[in-house]
Amino acid sequence: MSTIKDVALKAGVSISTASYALNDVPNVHPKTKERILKAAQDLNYSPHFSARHLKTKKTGNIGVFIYGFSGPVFSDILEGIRQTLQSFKYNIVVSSGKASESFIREKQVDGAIIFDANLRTDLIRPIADKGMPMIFLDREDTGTNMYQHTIDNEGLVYRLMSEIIDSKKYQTYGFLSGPDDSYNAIKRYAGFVKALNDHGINDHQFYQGDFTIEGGHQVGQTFIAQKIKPDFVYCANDESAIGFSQALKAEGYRLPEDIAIAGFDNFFMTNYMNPSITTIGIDHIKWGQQVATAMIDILRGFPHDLKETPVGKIYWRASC
Amino acid sequence: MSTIKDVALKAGVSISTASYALNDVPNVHPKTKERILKAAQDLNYSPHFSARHLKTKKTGNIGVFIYGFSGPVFSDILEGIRQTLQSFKYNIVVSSGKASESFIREKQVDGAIIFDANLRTDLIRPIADKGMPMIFLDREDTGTNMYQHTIDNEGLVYRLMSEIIDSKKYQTYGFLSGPDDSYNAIKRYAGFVKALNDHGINDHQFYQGDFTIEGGHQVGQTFIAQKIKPDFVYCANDESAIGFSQALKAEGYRLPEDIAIAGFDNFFMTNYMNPSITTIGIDHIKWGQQVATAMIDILRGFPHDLKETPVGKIYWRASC
DNA sequence: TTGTACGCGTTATCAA
DNA sequence: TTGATAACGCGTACAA
Repeated sequence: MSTIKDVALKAGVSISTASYALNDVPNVHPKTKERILKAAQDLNYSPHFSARHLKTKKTGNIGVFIYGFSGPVFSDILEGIRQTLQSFKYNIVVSSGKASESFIREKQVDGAIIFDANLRTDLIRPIADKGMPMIFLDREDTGTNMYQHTIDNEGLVYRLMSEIIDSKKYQTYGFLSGPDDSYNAIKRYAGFVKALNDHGINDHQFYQGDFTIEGGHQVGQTFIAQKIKPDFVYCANDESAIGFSQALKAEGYRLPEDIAIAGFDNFFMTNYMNPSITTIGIDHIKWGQQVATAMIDILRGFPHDLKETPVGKIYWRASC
Repeated sequence: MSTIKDVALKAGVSISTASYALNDVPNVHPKTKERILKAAQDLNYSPHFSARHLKTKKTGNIGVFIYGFSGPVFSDILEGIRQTLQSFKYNIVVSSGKASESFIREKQVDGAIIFDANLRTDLIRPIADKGMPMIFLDREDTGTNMYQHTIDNEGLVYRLMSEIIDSKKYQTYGFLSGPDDSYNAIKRYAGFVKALNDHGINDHQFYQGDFTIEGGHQVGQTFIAQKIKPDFVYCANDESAIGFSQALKAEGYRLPEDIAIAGFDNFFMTNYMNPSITTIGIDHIKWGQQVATAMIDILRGFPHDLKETPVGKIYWRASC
């Protein structure tokens, strides 16, 4: 591959002059600059990332580290992040699993956006201390260069449950959770419990799911065998709700007459299901854009309080 | 951040000895090595990616470049790639949009897996020529260090359509396509047309979709107004099929009695729809694993013919 | 077994 | 306006 040396040679100038021209430093004679750019073009020159990084300490990359590539939520958040980063000439790097820690430790990214409970705060804190800004979407840990940008899980579920309870349509309540180390699952459960308590309901059922359709389906199947069957079950995400409802329907239960449900995410399929499923929607693309904007502000040294988070909305549908 | 220099200093050895120890070069006294590793540990040392890359010409990263983060297909392929790369100590880098070309041009990755028609072959060919292996999942371009690993779109659709036609249940046929520059859409259409021709059917309707639910929905709505309505429409992917069928059902059409359909991808929702949708399934996780394995073999200089591609399967359901 | 010295490709400092 | 040179952090040939 051609280097700046080749470009300089071909243009008949020194390496430093070539560098000036290529980086738009103003003190280069237009004629010279033109010659250099032409040479670069001819040689199909691109600066070597690592060499530049070694010198400038800047990568132009922002990493997004997630716990898995599946799910409608991540796709939209990623798309929002991508759009904003691209408009500011930053590159988006998405990774998952063990690779994520490498990227952070080896400083292949200027900043990290983290939505992966497996990426433990204590392991990456030293890197944040040394100057890499990190925005967490899934926890509230604080520290130098550590920021949070979370949605109001608790408040939104509280609002939905309060309206449900006020409607007095149901007697007993259940909660179908996600993985027990999931920030979203924990917060949504907190909102659920608080709503029940505030309305004088002291009892509820708890079901362990895993945020997947299959997991919801399994819970639905064991649900049938249990003696206490709530007539309203709040599912901590839509995929669980879909699996859960399918299992019940397969056993002849009618929704919402026998059992009513609601979910979280406004996954588009909730609108197409029968019955359509009541859910809480966040504009994930916008969330991604906000997070990316915050990261860019931080990297440029602008103040950013990260207070502006996406507003959620309840979508009342046929399932309750 | 601490460098190898700090480690050497702390351990009381020279930089090179520290480097030997950290890279498991055998000629270091065990006692010395121990001291060095301890120092590295204490200082929370990690080698600087770019410095190492500059020297070794290896990044340990493999890039996957896709045209968007949405869709069930990509998530599974990515997960498969991730699993395999991780087990071979490679890092997965996923990117999209303009950033993708940067990663390739600046050589931030050792190899590229490409599923993005926007990433034009002629722009990246020079980098392949210079030694970066590229595996295309969405085209058949050839050249130095360029490989293909595609699924049998054409053959699978041909098989499905042949069985449909042989069943003699339908009189007229339509094809709901994806974006017209999509490799998958083109190949699937070719299989569709060939099956019709081989069975003496010379006429069919063509509808332009975009592989999204919304796109399928729109086609469904305009479909209603047209005078020629095929009684079987093959949809080039499941998301189109879902949108299309929802639009028809909303207008009172019965599936499959009035209009029968089938799709491609075995997107899990096809099984939950009413009616459930006949489709063609590829094991996308396995596909990802095979692609990643091929890439690793290529990078290690092992022969790999990339002939082993995932086998597809037809899932006959209620929609036709 | 350990240390010295060099170069990877780039940018930045300084002098011309 | 341009050029020589040092430095970024690392790995390694070679010398000791």
